[in-house]
Formats: sequence, C-alpha cells, structure tokens
Amino acid sequence: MARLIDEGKIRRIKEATIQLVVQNGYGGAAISSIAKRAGVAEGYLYRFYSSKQQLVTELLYSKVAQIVEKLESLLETCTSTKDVMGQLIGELFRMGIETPVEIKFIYVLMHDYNFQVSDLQRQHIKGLIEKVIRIGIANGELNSRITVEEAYGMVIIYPIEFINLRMKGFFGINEWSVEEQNRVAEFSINALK
Amino acid sequence: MARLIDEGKIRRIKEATIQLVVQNGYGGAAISSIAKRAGVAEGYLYRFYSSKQQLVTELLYSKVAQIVEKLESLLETCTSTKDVMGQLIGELFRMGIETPVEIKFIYVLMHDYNFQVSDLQRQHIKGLIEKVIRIGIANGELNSRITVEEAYGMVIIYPIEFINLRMKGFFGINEWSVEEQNRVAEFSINALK
DNA sequence: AAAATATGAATGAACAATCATTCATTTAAT
DNA sequence: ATTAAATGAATGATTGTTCATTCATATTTT
Repeated sequence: MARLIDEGKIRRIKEATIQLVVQNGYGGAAISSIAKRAGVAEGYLYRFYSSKQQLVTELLYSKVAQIVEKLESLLETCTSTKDVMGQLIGELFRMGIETPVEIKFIYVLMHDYNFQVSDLQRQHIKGLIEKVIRIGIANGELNSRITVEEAYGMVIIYPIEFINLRMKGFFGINEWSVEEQNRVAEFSINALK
Repeated sequence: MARLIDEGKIRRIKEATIQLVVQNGYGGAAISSIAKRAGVAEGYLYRFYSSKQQLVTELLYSKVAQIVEKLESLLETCTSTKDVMGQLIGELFRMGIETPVEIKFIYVLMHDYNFQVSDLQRQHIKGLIEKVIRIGIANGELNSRITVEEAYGMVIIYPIEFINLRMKGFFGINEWSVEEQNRVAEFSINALK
C-alpha cells in the first residue's frame, strides 16, 4: 500500500472553505486562497470533490444536517413545544458562541438563490416541523390552524435571523445571556399561539 | 454641447445588475454580462459608479430606502401597531408579487457579510422601530419590555423571510392571499405581546 | 439657413490579474 | 519496487477596470 490519506488536510480544506465563503461570499472564495489557507496544494480538493460548487453544497448539507439532527433528538425526549423551542434555540446560541463561523456559513448560503437545501433534507425538515406542531396542539400550546410554513418560520428561521443580527452587531449589542435565549423562545411560541 | 445622457441606459444597467446579482450572486454577476444584458458598452457604468461594489451598494441603499420610507409614512398616519404591521406587510407582499426580483435583491444582500446597510440608514431604522414600540406600548398592544432588536426582528426581518420562503417555494406553496398577509401580521404582533 | 466647431456621451479593444480545473510529476508510505 | 497520496506549474477562460477613440448633437459662426 501507499501512504494513507491525510484526513487533517480534508478537515482543513473544509474549515478554510467555510471561513472564506463567510468572509468573501461564494464567488469571492477562490480555490487558490482556500488551498493556501488550508496549507494544501491547489488542485488537491479535486481528489474528493468534483467542483467548487459540490464542495460548498456538500458542506452546507452537512452543517444543516447537524441542526436537523439536534431537532430530531429533541423531539424524542421533549414533551412540550416550549421545551423543544427552548432547547433548540439554546443549541443555536451555543453554536453562535462556540463556532460562529459555522452558523454564519449556513446563514449566508441559505439566503443565496443558488444554494437550496436538498429535497430529501427539506422533506425531513417538513416531517419534523409537523411533529412539533402535533405536540404543540396536543399540549394546547399552539393554535390548531398553524401551517408547516408558519411554524418553520418561527421555529427555525426567526432564531437563526436573531442570532445573526447579534453577530453582525446590527444594534451594537454583543452580549449573550441565557435570559435572552429564553425571550427568543417565548417570542416564537407566543407568535404561534 | 454634446448629446444628453441616455437615462434609459442607466436604468437598464441597474435592472440588469439586480437581476444578475439575484440569479448568480454578487461574485457571479460579471460586469460583462451586466453590460450585455443592459445593451450597453462594457466600460460605460464606470462613468457613474467607481466600481462594481459601489454600484451594488448604492442600489441596495436605494431599495432599502424604499421600504424604510414606506414605514416612515405609515407611522405618520397609523394609530396602532396592528395597523402599521398590517400595512407594511401588505407593502412587502405587493413587492413580492409585482417586483419579486427587487425584494430578492434586498434579501440576498442583507445576508451577505460584505454588504451592510449604511450607518445612517441603520440609525434611521432604529428611530422608526422605537416609534413603533412607543405606539404599541401606548395602545397596550406591546409588552413594555420589548427591545429595538426584538421588534426589528419581528416587524422587518420575519416578514421578509416569510415572503422569500414563499418565493423559493420551500414548501411547494405559491399562492398569495390577503388572508395570509393578515396571518403574518398577527404572528408578528402576537410574538411581541 | 447652412456650415463649422466644440463638447462630452458612449464605445469596445486591451490590460493585468485572477479564476476553476487539469495532470504530469514528485513524495512517502508499504 | 510498487502504489497511491500529494503537489503545483500550466491552462484557457473570465474577471474588473481603463482609456484612446468614435460619434451625435448643441452651440456658434458665417
């Protein structure tokens, strides 16, 4: 056998790509700069990805999957919408503090008209949101006429927007308190009452 | 004197830029393709804008200003938050139907970490949101502990996100009813109660 | 009224820089 | 020695930007 693939290089390519897409946008994230930042040869990533588009798309899918999986596991243990929302938003806040660049990456690409979440992933998300609604209605927490789209907007999109507003420092605020985390959760639930 | 400036060319450059930024992102909107689509020489836009960045930035400011001005005029006539919200969302829905590409343009760039609304515009927005809050508290419609950031998220960001979710057809829905417009307004107000 | 001139609107070829991608070559394991 | 990981120079296309040139027209002169 020849030597083994250096997984560290692949990891560094992924990290560099995320950093540079956030910093300069998809078009501004050049392969040459990604390779330089990752400390890897220019053409190396083509051994694992057929194109820049595929690299970024795959990265987006995997990062979205992290959040979706979190929601999925919460739905297995939580018994109320309030609990699901509170914990999910807690997770998003945690990401905002610990790995801000990753949540920014999702944020930037989910608003790009060239990058759509995969059909499979969308179906998965739809199913989970339907489950959130069922729990909420059963508990008398949610209006029974709520649609999947409306719930998705409040449960997923609004918290992500709030966190990014913070990270941009749009109103000059930077502090992250648990209190506020709870307020965001409360708002979302209030909206759907 | 020489001939007069053809304002139609400038208008076409603006339109082509908006279209192509939405379609391909900032990096993917090449000057050459903008010029071709506008039916104008490649270097022409440099007589009015010093760079591509400036062209797009100026375009973003003017489109955001349209929405901000609408909010401003609503605050002069409306007497309740419910009324302000309902009418503002109505305006956003109208934009989504009549000039979808323009609201997509704002949507794409407001989430790009390279494009920030100008400081002046942000201050202006902040002032307007504070006024929305004052009206809401005076009318007993809003929780008195609401922050500018929270209200901004619900009054401006959430409706824009909802409309773009629709335009992307994320859940396969395309119809736009007045009923739904009212539901979005209700959600936002409920959240801030 | 007609011709000459002056002005600046508009062009598009040319520029260096940078882009994504390829592949012959080198390197380091077995 | 063999195998495959990893390199990075090379490629051709495309990028944003410049600027010498052309062209249409408003103004002035005859």
